[in-house]
Amino acid sequence: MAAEPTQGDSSQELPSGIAINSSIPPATVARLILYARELSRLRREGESHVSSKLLGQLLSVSDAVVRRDVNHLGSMGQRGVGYEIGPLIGQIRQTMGTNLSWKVALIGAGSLGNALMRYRGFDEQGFQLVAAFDTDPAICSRNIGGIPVLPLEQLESTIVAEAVSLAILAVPVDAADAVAKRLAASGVVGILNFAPRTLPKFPGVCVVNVDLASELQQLTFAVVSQK
Amino acid sequence: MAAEPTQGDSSQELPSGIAINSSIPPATVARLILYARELSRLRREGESHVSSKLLGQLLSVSDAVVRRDVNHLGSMGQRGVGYEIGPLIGQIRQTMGTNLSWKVALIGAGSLGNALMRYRGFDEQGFQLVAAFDTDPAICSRNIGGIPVLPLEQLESTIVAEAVSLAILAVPVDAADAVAKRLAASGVVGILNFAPRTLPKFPGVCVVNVDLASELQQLTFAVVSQK
DNA sequence: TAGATTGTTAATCGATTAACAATC
DNA sequence: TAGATTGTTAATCGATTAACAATC
Repeated sequence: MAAEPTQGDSSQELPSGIAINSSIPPATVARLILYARELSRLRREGESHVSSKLLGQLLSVSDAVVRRDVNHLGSMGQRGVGYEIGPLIGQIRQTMGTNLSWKVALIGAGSLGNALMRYRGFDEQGFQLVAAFDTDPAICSRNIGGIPVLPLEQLESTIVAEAVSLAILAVPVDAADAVAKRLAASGVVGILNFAPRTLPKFPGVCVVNVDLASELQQLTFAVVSQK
Repeated sequence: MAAEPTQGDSSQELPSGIAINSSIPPATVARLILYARELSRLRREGESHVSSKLLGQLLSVSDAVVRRDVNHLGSMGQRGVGYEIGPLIGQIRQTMGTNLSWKVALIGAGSLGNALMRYRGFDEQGFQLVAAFDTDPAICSRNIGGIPVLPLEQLESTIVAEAVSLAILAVPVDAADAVAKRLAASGVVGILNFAPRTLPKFPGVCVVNVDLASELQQLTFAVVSQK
């Protein structure tokens, strides 16, 4: 078993007495992540406070939704003033688990895998891409974007040795199930799945799907239905 | 103005008298797209019919949800028998607009853009990637995955000349707003946005966002909250 | 104090679930 | 006919909106 993400302070304890985690609605979770993104930008631009009204405008949601969402983190605002940006970001990160240091493996170093290895956004959010894996010997034992590409045979041993907890699955659709099974068996607790296919369920393993073709179809529906 | 997707029959007429489009819930739209994916697979495997129960199991939703979703397309099933796969796929595609032929431009031929150019999934769903654009002269006037990479200056003229209606935005975050504006002005009606940033709104232009770092954060939340 | 903005309530809206009559 | 499965209803659950008292 590998898995647990690590940090300076113990990962399961709650540093402050703030009401926590217990079932935040999925819609709220999705928005909180976007709030954090926008708040970081505001902070970079030198802002120290933000109101629910402004934050809502930046993301096209109502101010009431922002307040309600933020309240799931505990009471963070000051009436008449708004929210202090720094602590708010911190509280969102803690709730989302992004204050922890997650080690990530990438499976499949094809064109999509390649792009993901070079993608800076993961690093910026504190994710550590420690290794990539592929079946093609021609691309193994090379470094791409600073990340070593290893033969798929070394999947299990590397995950355990490096204490990898998350995996990005970017293999051809027909290989997805088998690889997911191996990941689950190795102790990975989360899979970001780019294969256009519903993976079987493994106990203790969360899956988030990203299907690029589906997204484009969502777009065409939005277009044809708007008129 | 470029834009309108084309097909044999006129795109706005409704070939059959089936109840149509008028406001299908977003949650249903997302699932219908996945149903179509799964149905195509079943058809490839030689199946001709499917029940709401089976389709639901394949996607981890209840049979009642499947029936309700499918009913938004009109009455497609036969009691005691189930749904005929072929017509059901056809009806979903028509409702989603994926029976039309959409021309797509890709803006940004960096690592992500590169991967998207090589990605086969778009083609398989009937999307036609006609050109990519980049500011870097070093990668322009080359073909990547069979798609010409052109200098960004030719964006507007190409969109109009080729009647491109959709765009995939894979440029650095700081360039996103400006490029989106040019896309909207050129008559593009939909943008699939990979830049981690909320784009300004342009009338008549739909946007679907894909933020890879956000997806990974969704995953960490799922992991930390499941225990 | 006066203006601004939160936290929270009650009302509305939308989506899911369970159940079952209709019917192939 | 008997078994299976749809289409649809009513009940429940969840999310959003509007409003406003609390309070900085």
